[in-house]
Amino acid sequence: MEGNLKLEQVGLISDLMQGEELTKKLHNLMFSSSSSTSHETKLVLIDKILVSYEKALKKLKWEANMGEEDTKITISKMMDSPCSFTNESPRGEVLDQEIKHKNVSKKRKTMDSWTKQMKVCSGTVLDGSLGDGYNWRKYGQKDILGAKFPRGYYRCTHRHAQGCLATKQVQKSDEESTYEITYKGRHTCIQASHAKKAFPSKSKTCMSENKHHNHQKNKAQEEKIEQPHETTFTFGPEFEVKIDLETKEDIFPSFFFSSPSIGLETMIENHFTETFSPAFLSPSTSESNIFCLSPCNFGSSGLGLSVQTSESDITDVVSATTSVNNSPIANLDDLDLFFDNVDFDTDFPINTPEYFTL
DNA sequence: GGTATTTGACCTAA
DNA sequence: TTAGGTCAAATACC
Repeated sequence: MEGNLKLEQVGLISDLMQGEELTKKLHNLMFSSSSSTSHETKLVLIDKILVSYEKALKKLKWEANMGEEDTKITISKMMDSPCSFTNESPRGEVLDQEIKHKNVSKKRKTMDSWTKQMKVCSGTVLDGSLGDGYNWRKYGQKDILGAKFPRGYYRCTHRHAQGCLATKQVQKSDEESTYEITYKGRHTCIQASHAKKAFPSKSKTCMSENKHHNHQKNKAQEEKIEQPHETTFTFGPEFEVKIDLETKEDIFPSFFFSSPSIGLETMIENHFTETFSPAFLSPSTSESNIFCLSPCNFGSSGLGLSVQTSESDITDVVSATTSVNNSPIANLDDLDLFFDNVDFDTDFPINTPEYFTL
């Protein structure tokens, strides 16, 4: 048994080292002066990297099922991480049980939580209700040791009415335009306004703006994940995928489009990490990790990426994601709202900042 | 008057 | 013991 474990560990290290090596190769290709390297070559390298990590993760998963109890818990957290590259169901029942166990633990650090960082345009303020379509009530604020700004504590407005235990913490980072938002727990409430807030129409936006007298609440926001511990895959000069390696519950890798004119990053962030998360994408469901936007789906036309995302493509992915979701509000009605607001056949609203105005 | 926010006190995990 | 998280009374806002 122990011998087998060591063999597995050797293989694991080998796979990880291979992944590292391939990543270095890719990095060199990306930044070498030679422009002869084809896009396909880079994609092949990326595929190899993903395969290496997938193999490593499978081995970890095997160890998790065979190992000691503590090991299982540790691994279950790892498998719950978005850094899982596997497209298959990444966790078995045992691991799910471990996660449930984790969630009921009274220990703070084992709470079901996931973090995202948001970069906000100048003047934008994230209050309790803005940003993710849920209604939040602030219940506390605390000065955090070493942090320049206090941390705000929010809980779901429907905590008492519907017993929703979702909370979030908003920490403004030292870098003034960045907020780190940590979600804890999942929404069990039904928020009628959720989808519309997540995809506000312009008229809705205006109504919202009129409602809030505080000028700070009336500004557009732009999101950008800047995870502190992340793997970044760069698919050319304008396209990066950043995957948080530390935050155990973050749902999706972030897709970065460096072109300043493109708001697609915001689009994806808003629509896939906010509309469908955190409640829709239950972090404890294995399929949450399935969501993969292959770079191939973003048909590249030179430097200018055109979004080839078809409704059917996304429907397939999202339906797979939500079909096993435990969240009571994970229903296709929200997806309908999503698609109602996105015209995939005509202009993708990447150049309409108002679309993202909250 | 109802609802949301602020803030000091209290609780508890580490 | 301490820092992070929550409670709840006071206050503000609509």
